[in-house]
Amino acid sequence: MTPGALPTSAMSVEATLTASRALLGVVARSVAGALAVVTLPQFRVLVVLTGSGPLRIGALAEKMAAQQSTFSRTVERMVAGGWLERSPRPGSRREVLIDITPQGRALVDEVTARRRAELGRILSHLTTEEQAAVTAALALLAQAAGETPAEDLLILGL
Amino acid sequence: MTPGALPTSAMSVEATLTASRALLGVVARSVAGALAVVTLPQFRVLVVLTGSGPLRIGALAEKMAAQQSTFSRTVERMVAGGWLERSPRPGSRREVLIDITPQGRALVDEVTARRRAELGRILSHLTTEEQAAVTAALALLAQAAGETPAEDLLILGL
DNA sequence: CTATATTCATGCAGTAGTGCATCTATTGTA
DNA sequence: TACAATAGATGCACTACTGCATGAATATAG
Repeated sequence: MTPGALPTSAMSVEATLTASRALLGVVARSVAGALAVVTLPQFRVLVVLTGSGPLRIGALAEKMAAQQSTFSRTVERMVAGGWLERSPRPGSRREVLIDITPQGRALVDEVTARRRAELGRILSHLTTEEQAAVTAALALLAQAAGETPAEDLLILGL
Repeated sequence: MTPGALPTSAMSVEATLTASRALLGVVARSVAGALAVVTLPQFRVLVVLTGSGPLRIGALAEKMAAQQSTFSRTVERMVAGGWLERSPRPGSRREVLIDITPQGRALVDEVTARRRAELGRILSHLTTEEQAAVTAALALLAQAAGETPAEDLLILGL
C-alpha cells in the first residue's frame, strides 16, 4: 500500500460516513413538513401505530419507552390535534385503544412519499448500471448491518 | 419486464430506504451515550463549534436557527455543565466568544469514534472486493445526492 | 460629544416532555 | 362478596426549548 493511502476498509468507512450524511439529509427533509404540525416524539407515535395497528395506551407507552402517565397526556394532545383517536376496546370498559386518524395516516404517508420521491430523484442521476451497482452494494451493507431495532431509531426520536 | 417485478430504479429506492434505516441506526447508537449528558440541541452546538471554532453568541444562535435570547440561556446551561466556555473577544468588551471545552470536545470525539468503529465492524463482515464495491457505490450515491446543508440535519437536531 | 447601532442578558410567558405518586374505575380472583 | 390486580387519568414538580419585549453595556457614526 502506498504510504499515506488508506486501506480498503478505512476508505469504505469514510465513504459510508459521507453517504450516511446524505441519507440523513433525505430523512430530515422528508419529515420537515410534518414537524411543522407535530413534534418528533408525536410523529414517532404515528409511525409506530401505522406499523402496529391500534394499541392500548400502556402498550404504546412501552413502545415509546415512556411512562404511562406521561403518555396519557401526549395522547390527549394528539387527540386534540386530530392525529389520534381513543376508542374503548370492545368487551372492556377499562382499556382504551389508541388508533391513528385518517389525518394522522395522511401525515405519515406524505413523509414516506416525500422520502421515496427524493431518493428516486437522486438515483435518477445515475445510469441503470450504476443504479444496479448501488442496489447491490446497499443490500450488502444492510445485510451486514443486520436488523435495526425500532428502539434504536427512537434515540433520535424517529 | 416480468409482470410484478420492479424496475431497476424502484429497486434502488427500496434498497436505499433499507440501508438508510441501518445507517440511521448507526448514527443513533453513536449519539446515545452523549444524549445521557446533553440534549440533542446541545450536542448540536458542540458539533457546530467543533467545525467552526469559537463563535459569537449571536452568530452561533443564527447557525442554530434560534433566537439570540434563547441561546444566551442555552449557552448558560452548557457553560454550567462544563461543555462550553465564554471568553470576551480580545479588543472588545461587548462581544462574547463561545468555545467548546476539552470536555465538550471529548464528547464529540467519542461519538465520532463510536460511529466509525461501528461502521468498521459492519464493513468487516464484507470481503475486500465487496468493500470496494460498497465504497464505489456510496461515493456515487453521495455525489448524486449533492451537498447536505447543515441546516437540513438541524431539522432532526443533529 | 451626542445619538444611534450593536451585542448580549434578562424578564415574562408559554409548550412539550419527563417522572413519581396517587386516585378512580374496572376486572379478575380467592 | 370482598380483596387484589390492572388500566388509565390526574396532581405535582421539574427541565429544556421557544419567542417576544426590554434593559444594560459597549462601540460606532455623525
